[in-house]
Order: sequence, then structure tokens, then C-alpha cells
Amino acid sequence: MTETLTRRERAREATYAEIVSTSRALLQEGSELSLRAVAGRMGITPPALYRYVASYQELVDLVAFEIDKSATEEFRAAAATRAEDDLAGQLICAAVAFRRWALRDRAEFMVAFANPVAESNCVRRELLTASTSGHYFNDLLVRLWRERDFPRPDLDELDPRIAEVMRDPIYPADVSSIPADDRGLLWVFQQAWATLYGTVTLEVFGHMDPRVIDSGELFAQMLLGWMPRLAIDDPDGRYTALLRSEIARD
Amino acid sequence: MTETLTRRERAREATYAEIVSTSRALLQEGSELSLRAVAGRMGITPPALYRYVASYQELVDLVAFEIDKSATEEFRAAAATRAEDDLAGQLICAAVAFRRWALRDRAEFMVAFANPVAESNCVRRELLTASTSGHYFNDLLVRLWRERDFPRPDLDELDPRIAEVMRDPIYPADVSSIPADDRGLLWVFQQAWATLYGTVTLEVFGHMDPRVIDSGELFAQMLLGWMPRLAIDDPDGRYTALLRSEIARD
DNA sequence: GTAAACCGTAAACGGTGTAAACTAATCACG
DNA sequence: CGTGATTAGTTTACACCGTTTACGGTTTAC
Repeated sequence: MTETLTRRERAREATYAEIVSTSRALLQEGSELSLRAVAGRMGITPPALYRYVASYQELVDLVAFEIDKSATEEFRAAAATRAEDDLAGQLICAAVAFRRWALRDRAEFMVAFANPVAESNCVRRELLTASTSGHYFNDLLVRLWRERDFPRPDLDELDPRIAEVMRDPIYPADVSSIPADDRGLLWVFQQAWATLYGTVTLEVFGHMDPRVIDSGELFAQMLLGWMPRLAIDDPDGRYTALLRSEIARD
Repeated sequence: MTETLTRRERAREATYAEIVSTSRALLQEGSELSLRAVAGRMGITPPALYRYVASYQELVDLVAFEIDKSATEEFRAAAATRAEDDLAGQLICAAVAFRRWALRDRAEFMVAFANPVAESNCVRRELLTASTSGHYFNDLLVRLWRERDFPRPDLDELDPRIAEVMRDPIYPADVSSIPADDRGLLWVFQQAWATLYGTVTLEVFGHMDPRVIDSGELFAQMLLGWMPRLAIDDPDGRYTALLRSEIARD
């Protein structure tokens, strides 16, 4: 099953990997991501990078995709601290991990999530469809739904334009596991994701009192507000406590 | 009452106005906002701009503030299409106007609302406190609350850190009109604003199926979800219809 | 009337993305 | 094995960018 690559292809693959890791290193130490900086640190001349990416924007897109992929691993790890069958707990941990990651690695977050994707940018649109984090959260929600059977809209009670999208979704792409009749579930996901994304983006951009951000209450209330809709009841306050302790975790 | 300005002060004021209008013109026609471009179009040499702003970031902050101010006028105009005492209708119209404006003038929206405000940037923080749009929406919500008396949390049932912020808020600043006991209202505002901001930012950045954005349903559902919390009941569906028709407007 | 404050310019420095022409190494194949 | 094509990299160059410094003129204020 191991892809048999020619020597050159392997070298090329390695160079791509180095481009990505160099770029991420730059971002993490607070520098600007620039073609010249990446090339310089790789001991290479700037135009050489054009053998690998067609433009600066394409470099950003490439790095964004890899950042998303590696961040998703972090969410997955956070969820893995809960029991296999505790999907609600996993969702809470993953969501909080998303926020924690975003506030910690702001620069990386902005590259991956707060970068306008131009109408024209087809490459970017494709990568977006492949969004690793999108797939992960979507999958988590689907599994939660199988377990708890929270309400989902019927396609024909939705706005027809939305129903059409749910029938033939382009993002996230992997939707084969959801029966056609239950596609309304995707609409629940879309709305939940919008709320999660919106809250975190607002906090990262900092357009509000810093004390509110620090407290994490905006995020906590947002998640708590979603729990009933996902049939996550919390009679003994276990999940609320989990949420709060996860948020407090630096 | 007319400020008596010296000739020089008037000239300076005029130059500031020209800087802002030139910058906005650049943004609106899709160009990048740059010091050199602004100077060039003003028929001036780039370093001359340093007599007016200390850095590029300060230019951006200045322009952002003015954009926010003028956008707020647009929201106000949208609200003015409703009767004086129809605060719910005004809120809906203003909120939809916010979205409409953001999707129309994406570049301007990003400068004003999707620009990270650095911890260090004191000037920016002050301007943020003076946020015109923040004041406008906050004021609208306060008036709606006086009319409909929707529930607001007591300060002592809130997280103490949040309660502290509500007691001594820095954003939005004008809060003198809210009795100390009712400051929990600010928390409602904060959450509503976060949801509004988050939804619109997501749509502007376009990290989702374009068809969903075009439909406006994400935004509609978000607003519809908030109406009950604001005691906006809608037995005859008038407000729902208003919301939908406002969204459909272009 | 003179000194200070102000507005603007010219020149320069170091940074950015990108295009073109060229060189050296590597690969594929007869 | 040798030759021709493909590839990875360089050099040079251009047009932008923010910013600093030193230098003129105007306008103001005393």
C-alpha cells in the first residue's frame, strides 16, 4: 500500500514539508508569513519557491490546509481524554480545544480560518471542501445524533435553497454516512459550526472588553446554549463542570 | 456653538477628511489600502502623510473609525423606515442592514470589524470604546428592553468576572442610562452582539457553501432564534416577514 | 520683524511579491 | 551509455510597500 515514489518525487514531497514547517515556525514566533522569509530560512532564493507554489496566496492556502489538519489532531487528542462512548464529553472537549488553540496560536488561526476565500480562488475552495476540522466536527455531531437522536429538521420544512444544499452538499464533503432523509442534520451542524466559529473569531479579533474574553464566559454560554438542542441534558451538572474546567485549562 | 478654528486648523481638518475619503475610495474599488496609494491619489508625497498619522496602522485605525461611523448612519437609516415606536422592527432592520452592508462593502467591513486589535494598540482600544455602531445597537437594545421588559440576568447570578465588567464597562462606554441593578442587560447585549458579529463575519469570510450565504438563512435563523429572548413575539408572523423581506432586499 | 511651528519634498533604506533568462543537475530512453 | 528533455535552482530586475532623515518654504505668533 505504500506509494512507490521516485527519488525526485520524494525530494519534492520533502521540500513541500519543509516549506510548510518553515512557514509555521515563522507564524509561531510572531513573524509575518512571507515568501522571502520562508525562502531565506530554507537557504534558498525566493524565486525558487515558485517551483512549488504559483503565488503567495497559494503558499498561504497550502499552509492553511496543513494548519487545519494539525489543529484537528489537537482537537481529536482533547476529545480522546473522554470515554469512547461519551460523545457529548468529546464534543465539549473538542470545542473548547478549538477555542484554546485559536487563542494560543492566533496567527495560525487567522491564516486557516480568518482569511477571506475569494470567489475566484478555486484551489482554496477545494481545500475548504476538504477541511479536516470541518469533517471532524461534522462526524462528531453525526455520531452524537445517532446516540441521542436530537431533533433535526425535515428537508421539506427548510427553505428550499437550504434543502437543495443539504441534498447535494459540497462542504463538508463526506456525508455519505447520513441517510438522505436525515440530511436536515447538516443544517443543525451548519448552524452550530457558525456559532462556534463566530464566537471564537470574535474573541481572537478582540473586538470587546478583554476581561470578557479572559473569563471565557461568552464561549461557555454559547456552548451551554447549544446543549439542549443537541439533547445533551445535564441533570447533575457534570457536563457544565467539564466545560468550565476545560475552559480554565490555560 | 460653532467651533472657531484657525485657518490652519481648518486646512488640517480638511486634509484629514481627504485622507479618509481617499482611503475609502481605494477600498471601495478593490485596491489595497496603502500609504503610498493614498498619498499618490492625493497628489502628495508619501512621507507627507506622516504629518497626519504616525504609522500605517494608525491610518487604518483612523479609517476604521470613520467607516464604523458612516456605516452606523446606514443602519440608522434602515431602522428609520419603521415607526418611531416599533423598536423590534427597527432592531431587525438595523441588524439586516449591518449584514447587507458587510456583504456589499467587504473590504470596508474587514478594516473596521475583522482587524485584530493588538493588546498594545492603545489608540485603537480607545477608538473601539467609542465604537459608534456598538453604541447604536446597545442603545437600541436598551430602548427595546424598556418597552418589552425581556428578562435580564441579575448581576449576582452571573460569573463574578462578568459582573465586574458589567458594573464597570469600558465598551460600549455610554451606559449611564442603565440603572446599576439592571446592568445584567449589558450581558444580554454582549451575547447578542457576539452572535450577530460572528454570523456576519463568517459569511463575509466565506468559509462555507456560497449557496448558504446567498440564501441568508443562516442569518435569518440566528435572528429568529434571538427574538424570543428579546420578548419579540410574532403571533401573526409580521416580524418574520419583515426580516425575510429585508434580507431579500438586494 | 523675527523666531517658531508647520507642511511639504527629495533621497534613501530595507522590506515585499513576481517575471525573465540562464545554469546545473537529474532523469528517461533509445 | 550517452543524449536529450525535464527539473531545481540562481541571478538580475522591476514595481510596489512602510519608514527615516535632512532639507525647504509658508504660515503663524509674539
